[in-house]
Amino acid sequence: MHLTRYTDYAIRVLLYLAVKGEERTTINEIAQTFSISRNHLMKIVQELNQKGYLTAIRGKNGGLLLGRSPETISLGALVRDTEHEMALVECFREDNTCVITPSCRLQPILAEALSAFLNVLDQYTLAD
Amino acid sequence: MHLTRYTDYAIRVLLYLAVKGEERTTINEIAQTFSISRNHLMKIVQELNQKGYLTAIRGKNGGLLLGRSPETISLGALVRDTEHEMALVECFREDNTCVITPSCRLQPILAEALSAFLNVLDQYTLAD
DNA sequence: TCATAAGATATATTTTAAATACATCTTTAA
DNA sequence: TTAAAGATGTATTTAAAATATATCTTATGA
Repeated sequence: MHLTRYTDYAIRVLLYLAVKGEERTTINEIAQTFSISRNHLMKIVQELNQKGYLTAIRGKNGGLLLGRSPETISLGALVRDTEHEMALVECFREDNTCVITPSCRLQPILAEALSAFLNVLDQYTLAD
Repeated sequence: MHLTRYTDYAIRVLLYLAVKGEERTTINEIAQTFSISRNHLMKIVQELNQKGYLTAIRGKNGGLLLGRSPETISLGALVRDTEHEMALVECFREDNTCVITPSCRLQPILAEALSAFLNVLDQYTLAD
């Protein structure tokens, strides 16, 4: 059980920007700092930009800034937004073929567990 | 975020055996019922056997039986036993290279969330 | 006692999702 | 008007998981 690096990196990017404050940071700088793929990072930054977590400024002397204050960015929301596949097991998916699903009580139990996981993350923000 | 099919199947196998009660069930039967790879299933059954979740009887008229009563098999323990990679993100791993780990408060927060997830599962058994 | 039906084990291959790479386009400040 | 930044789309690579193949062991019943 794990989160993708996509989500891991998304959290790191925002943490990095939070520490930098008003100073603009380039994607290159972040990629180098964490030794990760610039292009992969770029996709993450784009999604974070689209979802308002950060502001991307194009052109010379451009760069990235945190979109809102760290106290308002909950880890739970961030994980929900960046971890695209949250189907814990097959029976959560649209194309589920498990034959015991109708009589199986597993799905609500796992959903409750997942909810508990995210609820903990909801209690923390980037500022932590 | 998801559990592997390995874990999913492990749960299904034990559920199936629980329903069957004293009746011996073959690996072939389970593989066919769930339309999954017989060989993959065999590995799962072997681990479940080694860990005492079920009893495998070799030879003609052999088969599988639940190793202990369903009420004593907690879903939390089962997931911990069958989901081999529980490192949510890189900084949980031995070979972690994330440069902000020393000052980063993420790891304990995620650990708390994971713990909350498993605690919910600990409250349920196969009998549910 | 031996043929057969069951599980056990080891290795190899395939599949899939994630990650990375490559190429090209757009924006903007100096 | 050029260079430095981000944006976008596609292709390739990687790694983990899943599946397949092959062979071995055990046990029972004819």
